[in-house]
Amino acid sequence: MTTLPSMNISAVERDTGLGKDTLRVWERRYGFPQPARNDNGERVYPAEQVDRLRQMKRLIDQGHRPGRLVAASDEEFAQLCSAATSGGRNETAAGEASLIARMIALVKANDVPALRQALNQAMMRMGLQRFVIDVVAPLNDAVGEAWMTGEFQVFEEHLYTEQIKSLLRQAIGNLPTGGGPRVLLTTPPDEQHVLGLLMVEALLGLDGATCISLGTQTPLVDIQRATAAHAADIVAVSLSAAFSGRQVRPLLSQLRAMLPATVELWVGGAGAQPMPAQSGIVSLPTLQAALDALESWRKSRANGD
Amino acid sequence: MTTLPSMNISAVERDTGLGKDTLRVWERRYGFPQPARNDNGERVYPAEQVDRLRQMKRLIDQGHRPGRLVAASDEEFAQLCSAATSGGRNETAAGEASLIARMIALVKANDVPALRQALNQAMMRMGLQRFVIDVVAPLNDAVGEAWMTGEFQVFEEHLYTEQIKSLLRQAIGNLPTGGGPRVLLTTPPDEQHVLGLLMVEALLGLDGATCISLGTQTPLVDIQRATAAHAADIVAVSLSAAFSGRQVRPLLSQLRAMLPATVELWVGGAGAQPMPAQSGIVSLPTLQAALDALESWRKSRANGD
DNA sequence: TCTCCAGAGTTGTCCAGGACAAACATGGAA
DNA sequence: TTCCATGTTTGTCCTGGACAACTCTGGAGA
Repeated sequence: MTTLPSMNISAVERDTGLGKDTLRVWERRYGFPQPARNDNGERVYPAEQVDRLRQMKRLIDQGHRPGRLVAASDEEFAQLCSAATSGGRNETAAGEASLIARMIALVKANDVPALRQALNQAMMRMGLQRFVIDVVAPLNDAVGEAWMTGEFQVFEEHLYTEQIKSLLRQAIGNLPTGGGPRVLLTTPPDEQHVLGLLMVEALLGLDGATCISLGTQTPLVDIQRATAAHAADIVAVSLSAAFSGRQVRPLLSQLRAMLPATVELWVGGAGAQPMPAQSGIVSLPTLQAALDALESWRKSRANGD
Repeated sequence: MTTLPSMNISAVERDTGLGKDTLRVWERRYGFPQPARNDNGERVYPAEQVDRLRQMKRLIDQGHRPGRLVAASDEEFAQLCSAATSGGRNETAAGEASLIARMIALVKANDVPALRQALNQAMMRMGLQRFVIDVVAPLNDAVGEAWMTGEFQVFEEHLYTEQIKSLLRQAIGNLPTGGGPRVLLTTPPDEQHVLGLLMVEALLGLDGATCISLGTQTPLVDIQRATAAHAADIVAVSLSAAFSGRQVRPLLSQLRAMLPATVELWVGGAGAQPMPAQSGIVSLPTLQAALDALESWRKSRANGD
C-alpha cells in the first residue's frame, strides 16, 4: 500500500501511448523525462513524470510540439491544459449546458445509478438523435477536458465510457432493421476508441440505414474483405484525436485504393482532417455531417447515379 | 487493388502482438521471419510471413516455444494449429454441439440477422445462465479455433464478437439491480479482451451481485482507486490466453498488495494460472467456478467472517 | 501587403548488436 | 518416483546513430 508506483518503459508506453523509442529520444534530446535507473540500468519512471507525459501526449495530439512543451513553465503548461478543449468541436447547445454539468458531477460522485437514470431520462425526453448530438458528443468533450485538467481519474473516465456504451448499444439494439445504404463501421488498427462508432451507428440506424459494425481495430485487408462479403455501400471509419496525425493521410489513401470506386469512404471523429475533394474520401467533422452525407448518398442514388 | 499488402515493423507489431524487439531478435536468431528491405534499409514483411507470425503467437500463448515452431515442418505446424484448442477449457455440453456448429456456419456465411436470431432463441430457451456457460463459452473457443486454422477471416471473428457483446450487454442491462457483494470488473493494461468480463458480469448479476464494470485496460492504480470509491467487496480481473504468461504472476502480486486485505481478488479467463493458496488470489478456471466463489463469499459473510 | 518557396530546424521511427534476468528443460542424486 | 542444480532459451532492455517527413522562418517576387 505504501509503494509509490513507478513504472518501467513498457508500462509507460502502454499508459501514455508514447513509444519506447520516443521516450528514449526525448530523454536524450530534451532531458525530459528523466527516469531513475534500477540495479540493472533500466529506466524507472516516477508516477509524477508519467502523468506529465500523459498530458503532453494529449497536447501534442492537439497540435502542440514537444520541444515547446518541455520548455514551458508549469504555469504555461497548466494554462495549455485548460485551454486545450476550449476550441471544442462539439458546441454545447445552450439549453443543455447545465444538464451536462450535472452529469459530470454525477460521474465525479461515482453515482452510477443516478448517472444511468439521468442519461436515460434525457434520452427519452429528447429522442435518440438530439440526445446523441446535443448531449453525448459534448459530454464526451467535457469528460476529456476534465481528465486533462486532472479533475477526473482514469477509472472515472472508464466508468463513464462504459455507461454510454451500454446505453447506446441498448438503443441501437432496439432500432428497427434498416434498409437504405449498407454501412460498414469500424476503426483502423491502433485506434481503440469505440464511442464515435456507436454514436454514428445510432444516428445512421435511426435514419434507416443498415449498419454492420466490426468493432475497433480491423486490419485494412479485413475491411476490404468485409466490404465485399457484406456488399457494403459505404465504409465509415472513426479516428480519435489520439490517432497520430502523421499516419492518417497515407492510411486513408491506402484504404481508399483497396476499395471499389463505387463504395464511399467516410471518415469521422476528431482525427478526421479535411480531405482534398478529389481524393474520394468524405470527411465528416461533425455528427450532423454524417446525417447530411447519408441524405446526399440517397439523393445521388435516386438520380440513378 | 493489385498491391499485395506488405507491412513495416510497426504494422506487424500491431497485427501480431509481437514487439519490434522480438521480431528483430527472432530474425537474428532463427532466421524467421526474413523480411525484404525497402530503399531505406527498413524491414518490409510480406503478408504470408505475417500470417505465420500470427499463428506462432497464438501457439506460443498456448505454451509452445518459438525455437521449436520455426524448426517445425509445414505439416507439423498445421497439425499443431488444429490440435491447438482440442484441450479446450470449456467442454462443449453434448446436447449443444450441433447448435454451436450451426452458429459457426452462420458466421461463416456472414448472415448476421440469422445469427442474432439463433443466439436470441437459444438464450430464451436455455435461460441466461446455461446460455452463457454452455453456448457462449464453447462458441468462443470454437471461433478461436476456426480463426487459428484459417477457416475464419479476422473480420468474421470481429463480427461474431460484436454480436455476442451486443447480446450480453442487452441481457445485462435487463437484469434487476443487484444487492449481494459489490464486484468491480475490469482487465489490466494490455489485456483488450472484453468477452470474458461480460460473461462474468452476466452470471454474477443474474445471481444478484452488483457489478461495476470499468471495461478493459484499467491501470492498477485506478483499480485501487475505483475499489475504494465504489466500496467494492471483490475485484475480478479477466486475462485471456493472449496475455503473456510471464507477466501474470508479478502483476497480480502487485495488484494484491495494493488492495485492502478485506477485498477479495478473483482472476478468471484462459490466462488465469493456478495460484498458491496463501497468495490471497482466487483463480477461477471456469465460469462455474465464479458462481461457486460467489456462493462461498456469501457463506463466509453470513458466518460473520 | 500578400503569396510562395527554399533552407534550416524539429520529430518520430528505424537500425545494429550487445547484454542480462527470468523462465524453462534436462539429467543426475536422494 | 521426486527434487534440485545446471545449462539453454527467450523476451526485453540498452546505446548511439541515421534519416525521411514534417514544420517553421525569412526573404524574393507579384
